Amino acid sequence: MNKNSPNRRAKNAVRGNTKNTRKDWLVEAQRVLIEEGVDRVKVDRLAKNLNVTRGGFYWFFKNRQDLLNSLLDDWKDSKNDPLEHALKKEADDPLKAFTLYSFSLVRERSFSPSLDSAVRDWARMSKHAREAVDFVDNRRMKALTEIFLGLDYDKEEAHVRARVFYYHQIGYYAVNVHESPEQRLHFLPIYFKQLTGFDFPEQAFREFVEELSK
Amino acid sequence: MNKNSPNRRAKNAVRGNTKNTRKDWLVEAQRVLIEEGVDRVKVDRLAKNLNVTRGGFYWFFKNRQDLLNSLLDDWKDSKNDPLEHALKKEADDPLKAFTLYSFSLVRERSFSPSLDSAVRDWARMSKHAREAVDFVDNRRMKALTEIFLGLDYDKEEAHVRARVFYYHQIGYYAVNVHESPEQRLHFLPIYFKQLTGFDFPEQAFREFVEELSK
DNA sequence: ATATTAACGTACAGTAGTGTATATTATTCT
DNA sequence: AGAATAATATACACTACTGTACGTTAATAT
Repeated sequence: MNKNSPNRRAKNAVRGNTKNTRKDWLVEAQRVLIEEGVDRVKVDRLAKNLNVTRGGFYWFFKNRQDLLNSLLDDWKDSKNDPLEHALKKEADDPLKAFTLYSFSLVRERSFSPSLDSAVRDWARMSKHAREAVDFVDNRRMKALTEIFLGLDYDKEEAHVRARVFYYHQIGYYAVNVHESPEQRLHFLPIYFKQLTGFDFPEQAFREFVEELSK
Repeated sequence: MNKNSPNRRAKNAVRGNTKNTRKDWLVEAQRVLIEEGVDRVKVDRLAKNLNVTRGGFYWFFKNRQDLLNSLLDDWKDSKNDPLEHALKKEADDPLKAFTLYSFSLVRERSFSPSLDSAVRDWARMSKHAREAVDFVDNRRMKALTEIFLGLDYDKEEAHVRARVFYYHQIGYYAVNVHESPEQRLHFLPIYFKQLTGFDFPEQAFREFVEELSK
């Protein structure tokens, strides 16, 4: 069932000569941002991909910059940062929070490392993007440092471990790694031990797998 | 003394109506690549920056793509990878090689993390760049794994430690970190211990500092 | 039925960039 | 001095993209 089918129109009760929503433009723009970079996010190309002319674009957005700003806000406001989620859910057990976070990273659902990387690239050229990325990085780094403090590391070692952990994660997605989920799962306990200094809690991990793989 | 001064012309014995060399174009292109990204490396803009018209460009390069290919080859063939250098110089003592490498990274001379990052960004959109980056990454990863094997880690732990080390390094430069050289030096022993599992060899490090800071 | 509305299409004027062809210039070589 | 050379300047035709103005369409609401 195509998104242009009458069915969808009736259901959503959109009126007018509607072929795309504002969200359709944003989704397509995000796809191009991820796959080709911000400099290839062009109004006329998006229009072509969406099988319309540019006419509608300027109904939804003031101009191209307005679209880019919206893309950035969507990324920044995203509520599905797996780190924040893990910290909230396992607030009283830092090791469990870590385990859940590791699982989210390996699982790679409900968050998009490729979008993260694309925005990071964008930030090299745009002040606006730079500020958004720095904001998110600082938030995450603070959260990670808190976890390590919760694991009773002293201030300086918590500082270093948080950085090693986070930069390692960023670097992993910056490098073009080819690993199967099996490989990642196999090495996970060794990474965990290396990065946290604690043995990998197999039991807790298996519980998360069962709980979240449904 | 400006590069257009008669002095330089006489010395280098260039003939013809010469204002720029091929290298001038490449240097300027690399600057823009680093500061603004590959998509801003435009022939007419480079010409403007070099105070000439585009006329000369097509004397040195077949077209824009030819320039980009040259930029990539220069980066890939660069002989000053500090990791390779450290491995060669301290081939029989892996811990010393590591120490020298750490020093090079903190020192940040004779290699350009910002160029590395720029090429990495570029690789997200260009197959050609992607291959160059993958080639270099694999070479470095192999070298790092060798070091950890030399430190008597078993195969799997060497594999993981090499990756944590390298991804951490890449991530560090991908994130917009603001650290003074003093801060970096202060935390270096803690990072070293975390990443290698060995105590930081202050003595060997101080020797490198003295030897290479002249 | 028809008015409203949300979005789309079309036409236009403009900017930025590419690449080609050819003339022009400043320097060195003989 | 004059020829050869190396690079530059100039002019042109072309493509990609932006943003504005305004007319058109197809659905919903009354």
